[in-house]
Amino acid sequence: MQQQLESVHAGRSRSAEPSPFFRLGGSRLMSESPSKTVVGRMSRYLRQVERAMDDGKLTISSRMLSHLMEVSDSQVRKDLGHLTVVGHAGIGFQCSELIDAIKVFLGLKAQWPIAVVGCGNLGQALMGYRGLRERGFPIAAGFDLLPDVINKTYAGIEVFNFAQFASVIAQKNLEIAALCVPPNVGQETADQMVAAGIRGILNFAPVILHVPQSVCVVNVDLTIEMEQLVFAVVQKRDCGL
Amino acid sequence: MQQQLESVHAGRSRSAEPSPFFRLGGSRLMSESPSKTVVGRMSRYLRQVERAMDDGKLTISSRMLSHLMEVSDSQVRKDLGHLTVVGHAGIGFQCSELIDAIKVFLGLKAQWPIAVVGCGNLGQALMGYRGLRERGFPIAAGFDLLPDVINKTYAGIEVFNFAQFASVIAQKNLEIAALCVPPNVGQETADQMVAAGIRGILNFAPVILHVPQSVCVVNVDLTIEMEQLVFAVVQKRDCGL
DNA sequence: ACATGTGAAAAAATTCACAGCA
DNA sequence: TGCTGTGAATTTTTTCACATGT
Repeated sequence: MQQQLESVHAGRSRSAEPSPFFRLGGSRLMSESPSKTVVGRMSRYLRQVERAMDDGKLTISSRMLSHLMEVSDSQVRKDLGHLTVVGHAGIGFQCSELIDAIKVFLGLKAQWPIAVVGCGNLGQALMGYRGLRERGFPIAAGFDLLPDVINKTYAGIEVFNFAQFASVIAQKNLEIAALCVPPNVGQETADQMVAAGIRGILNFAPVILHVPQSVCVVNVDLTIEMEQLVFAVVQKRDCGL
Repeated sequence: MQQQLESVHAGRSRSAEPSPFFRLGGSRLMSESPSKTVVGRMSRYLRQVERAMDDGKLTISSRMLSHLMEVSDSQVRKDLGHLTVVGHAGIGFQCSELIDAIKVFLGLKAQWPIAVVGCGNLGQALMGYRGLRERGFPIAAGFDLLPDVINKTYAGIEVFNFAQFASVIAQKNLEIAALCVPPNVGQETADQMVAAGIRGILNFAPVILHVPQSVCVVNVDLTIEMEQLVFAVVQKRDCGL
């Protein structure tokens, strides 16, 4: 829901400059790079299309997708415009093609094995969660500092000493990791992970991580989600619902 | 990450109307109701201000907050304009006042005990997660259908037969719940929860729930977050970083 | 000097509306 | 008729710029 970003602020902007003279004729693909909101919806489209396909559908239209989710049909078409598929007028999109294109878009044609750093409650729950493996994110290794979890296995996943982090991820070729350590050691742990070559961190520790530009962070914080929920509940109550 | 919403669209806007002559009168509070993005940032401000206070700071400025997070200082000021506090020119905001105002805004002055429905891997992890209790969301009860978990306790939390859901939440006065059941029974379980009077659902099941307008849903899906991360990683790699 | 609060400008995201195709 | 793809309009969100206050 947020990421490392530069902080440049170097005066970009200016320019009423209408940009290049010729915007080109019927540009095939949508030039502008997709925003985070688009990427977020893309994942959800993927699930819906997969589900539709499981239900036996061979094609799906933007209208159908918009009914399955909370977006307008024109939004769906705009979003899918970032993909390499084309829809068929009067028909819609071929489910299989669409799934494939979204996977390509998101970078999901390959498996992304992950490391779990911190094997307490949450780390263990992640290791036991089938959903990750099923969607192409098998957990390849756990790491911890406590002797009583090191060398154990959870759901068949081995827990290594965090001291071996660099060598294990190099050997297993891991690029992304879930950070599940207590907040007070979040930053320093992240630093070590980055030094070891990790490229992406799913951060469950309730701290804002500072990482180099080359590393991506996605934060997951349950208590924030809970607070969003509470706000929505209270607001509805206030509206008399 | 999404919610039931109205569809009103009652035409506000219009008005190139340069508005009244005298803008003065310094309207105290910001009229328009806060959008979801604002609410999301509010939770994060809360954490930062709490942290600053723990670090001994008595006041905090929009500039300081903007450095701690990924927002501009004017954004911070606009956001905090939704609150009932006023900042002090030249100084900033009183941390304690600000924390209080954000809590009022978000509805966090009271505790929000929650029910956990589905006590498998994830449900158990939630019950064992201290962070929720610490932020005012103690887990008051678990529910499941399987005899081998019913009547057990996890981290001191009792697991009831889901058949008793309505009576237990009425007795314990629970309004919100975390839904941690397998996707195939997600909707039907939600239906029963709604019928029992639940007002908000933190949905961990990877399905889109259909609920009445009066009920709020916030979805949490780890695999979607993972996909966002992968996209970001691939994109950075493509940019040569 | 440092900050807030806020109109007005700019940018981004979303929706509209319709041409064009099967 | 049913649907895509896309400019243009609209709405929402963010940033700018500055008057005001301490």
